[in-house]
Amino acid sequence: MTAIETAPSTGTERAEATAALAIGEVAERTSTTVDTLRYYERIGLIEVGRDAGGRRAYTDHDVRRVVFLTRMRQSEMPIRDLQRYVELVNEGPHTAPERLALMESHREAVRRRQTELAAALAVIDFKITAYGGTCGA
Amino acid sequence: MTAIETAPSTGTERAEATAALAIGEVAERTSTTVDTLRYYERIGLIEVGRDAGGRRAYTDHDVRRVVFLTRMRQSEMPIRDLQRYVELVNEGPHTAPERLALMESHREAVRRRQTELAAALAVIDFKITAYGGTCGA
DNA sequence: CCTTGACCTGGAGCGCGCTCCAGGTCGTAC
DNA sequence: GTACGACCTGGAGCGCGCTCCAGGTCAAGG
Repeated sequence: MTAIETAPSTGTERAEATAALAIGEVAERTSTTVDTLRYYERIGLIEVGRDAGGRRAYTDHDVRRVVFLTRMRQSEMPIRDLQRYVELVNEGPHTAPERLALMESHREAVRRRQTELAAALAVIDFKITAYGGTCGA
Repeated sequence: MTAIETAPSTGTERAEATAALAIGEVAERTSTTVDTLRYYERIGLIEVGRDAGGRRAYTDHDVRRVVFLTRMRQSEMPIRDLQRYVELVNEGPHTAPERLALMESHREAVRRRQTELAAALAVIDFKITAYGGTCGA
């Protein structure tokens, strides 16, 4: 139960597009859960086609989007922003500037986060090395 | 309304211990909110003394703990763990090993987080530089 | 004396991002 | 034929970490 045929494979498509994947497969490969994947679809972060039996069939493209989404989530981009971003993508190429702006602003957020983490790490390291315990400085 | 006198200041304490602070002051200095500070107290992350009027009077020591707490929160240490940590501190010096372990494990978590962020940042940078948009790779 | 504003308490409410559930359909394996 | 496991839908529930609210006290300023 690995791959699903979405469309009748003629056998000789150009540059084998690797058969579509079932939701379970995608969840496993992207370290998410089927629940999360269905949730992302529900809230419009991705649209996935169905096979003959009505089951989700993730194309390569879909999987790449899932990977993108999970990366953005891992870096704490709010789902709202991701929805906005996807909306812009759907609206066409003329929204590229706004998308770019969104990404740039997210980049800044990530950098700030990194700085915070570095600061916290310093405190943690101090606690660990100069170990007297307690919660003060 | 800046500083509060907690105990009758004899005028010549040793090495001026800086007067206790009101909750609003602490919130401002630590970039938190009074609500959060009260919440932390409620859930046992800190115990703060009161002045004659029944108001919280944060000592230097208390403020340092608040700083510590906020740093740990910024680095995503779960409140549960922070509660455990404080509990260990209260139990005395013999719990130092467990505290150390807690901190070490948190350090690892932070490092993992940093790695994730770096990976996400790479994706973001790619999106920004090679800008064609879309949500796939 | 009265107003104002910072503080107090106990408890309810909320936004986020999932996560779980009930009840049902498929399709292969025995 | 039937049992199983992976999938489907719509909707409810949940854990976290605050955040807000009502109703009240208190101290200083005009």
